[in-house]
Amino acid sequence: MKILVGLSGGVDSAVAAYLLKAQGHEVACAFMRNWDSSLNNDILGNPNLNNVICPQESDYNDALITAEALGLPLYRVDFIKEYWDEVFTTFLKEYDQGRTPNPDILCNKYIKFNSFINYAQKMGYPYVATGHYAKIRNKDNHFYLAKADDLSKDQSYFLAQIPQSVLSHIIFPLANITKSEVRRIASELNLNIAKKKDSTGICFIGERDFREFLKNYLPAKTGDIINIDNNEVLGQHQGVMYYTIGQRKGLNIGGPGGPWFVVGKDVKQNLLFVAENQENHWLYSDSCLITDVNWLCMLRPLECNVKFRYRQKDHPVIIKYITEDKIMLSYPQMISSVTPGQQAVLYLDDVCLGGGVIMDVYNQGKSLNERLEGATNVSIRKK
RNA sequence: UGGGGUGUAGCCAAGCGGUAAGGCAACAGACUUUGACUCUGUCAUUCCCUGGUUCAAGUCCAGGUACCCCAG
Repeated sequence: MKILVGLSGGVDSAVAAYLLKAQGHEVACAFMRNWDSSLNNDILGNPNLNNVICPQESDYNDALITAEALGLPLYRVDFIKEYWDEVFTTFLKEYDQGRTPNPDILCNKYIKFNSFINYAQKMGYPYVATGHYAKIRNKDNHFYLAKADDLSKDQSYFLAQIPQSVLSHIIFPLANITKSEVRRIASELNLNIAKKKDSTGICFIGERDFREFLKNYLPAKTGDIINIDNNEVLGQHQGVMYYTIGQRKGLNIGGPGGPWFVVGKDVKQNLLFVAENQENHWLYSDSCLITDVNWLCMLRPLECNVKFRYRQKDHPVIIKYITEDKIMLSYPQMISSVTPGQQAVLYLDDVCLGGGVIMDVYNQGKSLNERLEGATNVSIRKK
């Protein structure tokens, strides 16, 4: 088979490419460039501004060395404009509205498993492969997305929004092996990136002081931090969009009591609501509305498991179908910090059914905003 | 001005004559292809100041000083 492998300059995609070649496929590699710090005005909090070589280019060099070591051709393709238009614009719009988007899920949906697949087909490669830890299962010519064997690295969560139609064109060579085996293979091949640290942070942008990064695009706007239990002002925030539900760090609320966690925000009034201690009822919900559901198979169960964030354990939920792409999930056991803007991904055993955006969260029938408004109707007290 | 109380880290706060607990915050590291959570580590040679008693003082004594409360 002719396969184009997305080579990132990391170990995972390198070993993925090697495995496919070893299996006798006709393999070529492509390096995607999706972020340009200077083009995208990425200045504040950018640790690499003064570096001679930016991390994207250094990854490209690693990809070059890897491709050469494996004896594979390497293409280079830019999706900088696509990334900005389809991923980053929505990302910023969501933050601006006080929500917490998941850019990497959008990146997979629009870039890696759309633009990149189109590119591959144009180049004459009907199949693409990546170093994702996930599995494509073919049952009677129906293709399913499933969790990787290495559950501790499983990345199916990030793939829940990819078009169902592309599943039959994807190969995940790391589906059945563990991270440590990947590292072992890389060192046996003497690949220079065998010990390279796993990349974290927003894909293509990297690990950053997140608030400083956002300040490049969403200017700071200070306002009150309010204790939702008594409407007392506890401090000042730098802009509600810089914080997310369940966040503890960066609030700068010292003194008695605590720790404090973000439980909600009022974008219009520029208020950040916090509550004391992790068990606080304000953090919990018992149901949520999911929109933009992307289905990856025909299964529509009434109960399944859900992850509300990457690496979270599976939570059993009950599904109520509203429309084809809108569902209500309920979980009477209560779950903490289900965050609007993030992705809910549905699983039945290890099969990923699909996922959608958390639109709103509820507790005993009341939405988070209704609850917050009820609690803050009384006037806010200055300390 | 009289009477009472309190001054220990950025913030709360233990300590009661034997060599400065703990929490919050902050910072650093680990974990992690989002944002987070979590975990681990660091953070007062010094207790408002000055004297004194004592082998030994944050702790006792004297004076000063700052803040708080009640009187006026």
